Amino acid sequence: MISLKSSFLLLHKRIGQARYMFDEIPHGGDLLSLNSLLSLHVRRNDPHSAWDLFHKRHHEHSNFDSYTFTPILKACAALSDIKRGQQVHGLVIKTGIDSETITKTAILDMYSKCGYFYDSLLVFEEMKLKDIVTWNAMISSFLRQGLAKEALGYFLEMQREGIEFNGFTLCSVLKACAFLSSSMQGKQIHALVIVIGYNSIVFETALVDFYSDSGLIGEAVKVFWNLNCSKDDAIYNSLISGCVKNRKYKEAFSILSEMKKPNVIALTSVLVACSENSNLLKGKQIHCMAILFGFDSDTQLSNAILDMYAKCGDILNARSVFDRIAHRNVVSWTSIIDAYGTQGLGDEALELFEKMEENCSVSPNDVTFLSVLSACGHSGLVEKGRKCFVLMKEKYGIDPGPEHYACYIDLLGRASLIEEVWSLYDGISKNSSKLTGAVWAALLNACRVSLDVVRGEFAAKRLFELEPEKPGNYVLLSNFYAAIGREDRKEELRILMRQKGLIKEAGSSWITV
DNA sequence: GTAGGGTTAG
Repeated sequence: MISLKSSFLLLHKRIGQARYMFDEIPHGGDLLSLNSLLSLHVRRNDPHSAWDLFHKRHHEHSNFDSYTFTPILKACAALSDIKRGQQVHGLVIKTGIDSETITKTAILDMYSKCGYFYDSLLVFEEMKLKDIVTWNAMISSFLRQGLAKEALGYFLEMQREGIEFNGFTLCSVLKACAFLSSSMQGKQIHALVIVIGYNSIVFETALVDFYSDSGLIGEAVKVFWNLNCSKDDAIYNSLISGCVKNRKYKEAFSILSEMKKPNVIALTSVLVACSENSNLLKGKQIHCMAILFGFDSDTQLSNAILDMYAKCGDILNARSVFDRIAHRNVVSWTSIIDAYGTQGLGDEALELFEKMEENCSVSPNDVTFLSVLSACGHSGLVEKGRKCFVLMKEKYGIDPGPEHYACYIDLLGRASLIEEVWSLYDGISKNSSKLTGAVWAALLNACRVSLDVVRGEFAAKRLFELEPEKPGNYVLLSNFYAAIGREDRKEELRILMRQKGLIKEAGSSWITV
């Protein structure tokens, strides 16, 4: 009777109803129906319900099998909840079924998706029977960790072990190629797939991504138009995002207009195009579309709309979008703080930062502090900037990166606090990884403001050792020479720039009036 | 159990 009921549950994919009936079954139903319902929740992208159900049954001392563990591990991965994931891992060991390849692969994948790369590798290394899915999951784990070289190494290793690769593997390999800028290898994968006649929309999307990320947008477009199956949202989105990344804004808009119905992701991507060339009119049109299609409750899209208004200088609309976001995340807060900061409205930026701190559900991150520091710099709020720099380390445990130092040096430099600048330098000079071009540039600029000739020349020397070809640095140095009255040096620099072909063309703007 | 599409700085 019960199993008949559980089959019925499976046939009926109406979760609410299924759950209701499940609760009515004496003793909570059998294992088969529990497992089915767990899978159903996970497939429906509802990991919370999956966990609630699992948790309830765990308290009732139910027995589980591998068909319980695989979906619940997937739910933990989706929630990125390592605590729950570890709990399940422990239970798997306790239950004594952890010898199975499928369950262990699910554990590996859970660790990876929760950001515990090393644990995923540990699980992998301890597995005796690895199949193609195990290898694929491990290769993905390397990529998630940014270890593209290792991902390719394991790809070769799996072939040495006699495991055939499949489409999943090739998608990961393409990602690794893009990451390593090895477009030759990626093209070889493309050729290989044409030869073996593998046809998959997911792989084609990975190809579009690969070509876009390799700067070969023309190839990405070719893949898109040569597709011999029907196009889905993801491949449209991938090409739109690729066009924007490659600054092909017109093309991005034209692909968007090809879509029967836009989606949140497509609109988010295309808004970046509006921000980057300050196309307020187009940006407003996209904002209208977002409202029209009922996407305006999406936080990520709203953040992009907010930022578009900010980048186009329309701070009032940026603020009104911010005020309407129901679930603001760290990006929402950072974007609005930055919007005020770049407009020179430092007090407003700081006021919002304080509000953010009062709002306990969202914590500032490293980017937030960059925006706050830069806002202080733009408005000459030295004391507030000092406080923030300390706050970042002491309250939030964020170790200042080179970008933060550059920003902070810039803030102090603008205020002519040159000795404070150099004592900050003394503090970080032991750690050469913190002395990036941006830091030397900020030091040089501070010396220009304070006419610190000797140390300025020292900073310039270091800057040009690190970044000899960056045109902006020549402008910086030229301004330094002008400030200290060395017009002769300035002229030498102009000649050098011309020799190097670094003279910029006359200023042009994409700004739409 | 493994693969594809989005937002903040510089």
